[in-house]
Order: sequence, then structure tokens, then C-alpha cells
Amino acid sequence: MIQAAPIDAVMRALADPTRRAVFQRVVSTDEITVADLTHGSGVTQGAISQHLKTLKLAGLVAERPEGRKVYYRAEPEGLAPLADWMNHYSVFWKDRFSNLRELLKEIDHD
Amino acid sequence: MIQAAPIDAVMRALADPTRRAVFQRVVSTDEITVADLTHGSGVTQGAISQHLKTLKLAGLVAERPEGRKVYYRAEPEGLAPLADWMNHYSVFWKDRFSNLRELLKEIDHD
DNA sequence: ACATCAAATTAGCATATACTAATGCATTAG
DNA sequence: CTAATGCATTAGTATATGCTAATTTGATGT
Repeated sequence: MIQAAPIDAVMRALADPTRRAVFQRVVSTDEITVADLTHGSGVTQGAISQHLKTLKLAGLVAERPEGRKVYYRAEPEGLAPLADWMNHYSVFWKDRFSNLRELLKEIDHD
Repeated sequence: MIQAAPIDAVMRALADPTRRAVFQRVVSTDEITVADLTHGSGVTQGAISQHLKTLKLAGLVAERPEGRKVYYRAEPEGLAPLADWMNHYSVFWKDRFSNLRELLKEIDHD
């Protein structure tokens, strides 16, 4: 091990395909319960809870307990370390900026 | 395991801090040999070779053998899967676009 | 030819990780 | 109060991973 920065937690959290899939499902919904995430995930509820814990520690998701359910939502700022890291290599992906360019236009018109 | 896409190889390759450090050193130079990468890395030459192999399989570096040395260089397009993945969540990092905005200006003036 | 050097590969080991099954802990329903 | 529900946590296990030390492979130098 060489460092233990936030980028580390983020990259480790997103390295696992199952966990990345969980994150994507959380992102694609406003809020979603553990039970709903478990359905169709291919793993047990316990595994989902473990993945959510990892994502939470990485700052990628947040929870909102309600009764005996717990709703999870994506945490936008959690991706910041990764965005910053990418930014550092941005000269590399100049050619892939078409979408971003469009996005910037949208932001400008907000 | 749920999938085995290129994003998977890239994320796994960049998940390890030591390997990420190797990549950064490769990026920061035009070309660099295994021996040079080994110096100051804190791990053995064998370990560095292993990390380079992983990075190569992920498409993040390329090699140029010359005599008994092998020069490694960064492979820009290897980051494309990660850039695309980030792009998918771009609505999340709207607020972190200042640098990109500057970069786009530079590109526009090329 | 022989020794040396650079890098890749291998075997072995220790740790980390992803998972399941089982259990624990609140909360709600009857 | 008791049972059931939703989620977290734990123990245990199998596999993956990162590392070292040693060896192999290939190229250069003497």
C-alpha cells in the first residue's frame, strides 16, 4: 500500500462488478430499498448490505431509514475524487469530449 | 461476478494504489523502463513487471522493447472506458467542470 | 564462449475480498 | 405481547490478489 486517499476508497468500491451494478441501480432510481436492490441482483440480502456499506464508506451512497426499511440514494459528490483524478489526465481524452461539450451548453442555459 | 467488460479491467487495474502509482509515473514521462519504474517504487522488479502486465491487459500502457530494455508508455485510449462510464454520470459532476471548461477553451483554440 | 544485465515468469505465502448461511436488532402488524 | 418483516452483522469459506525470492529468457559486452 502506498496511500489511503479518498480516491482509493472510491476506486476500490467501484472495482467490483457486482458493487458497481448495485451503484448503477441506486443511481437509476431516486431512492431504493435493500430488498429491492436484492431482487435480481443474484446475491443474498446480506451481500447487498455489505456492498452498500462499502459504497457508503466511499461516499458514493447515503441512507435514509424509514421505519424498518432503509432507502439508499446516490451521493453525487462521492464521484468527485474520480472526476478529479480523470481531470488530471484530461489531455488524454480530449477526443471524447463531445458529450461533455453538449452538457456544458445545457449548463450554460440553466 | 456479473460482467466482464473493458471497464472491468480498467477499474480493477486502477483500484490498486501501487499500480495506480506506477501508471502515474508512466504517464508523467514520455517513456520509462522497468528498472526506472522499480526505483523508488517500494516493491521489487518482479512486482513492477506484474503490475505492468495488468496495466497492459487493461489497455492502459504499451511497451516498446529496445535491446534488453523495455520502454513503457501510457496508452491514452485505455482510459476511454472510464471516461465513458463517468460520462454516464456526468449530471453528477456538473459542479466540477471548471477545469474541463478551461480545457475545452484550449482545444477550441488549437 | 562466458559473464552480465534487463525484464518476465514462477512458486509460495499472507492477506484481502466476495459470498453464503445464520443470527441479531429494530420496527411494525395482529 | 408475539410474530413477522427489513436490514445489518457475524462466522466461516473459497477464491483472488499483491508481494517476495528465485529462476528463466533474451540481449549485450568482454
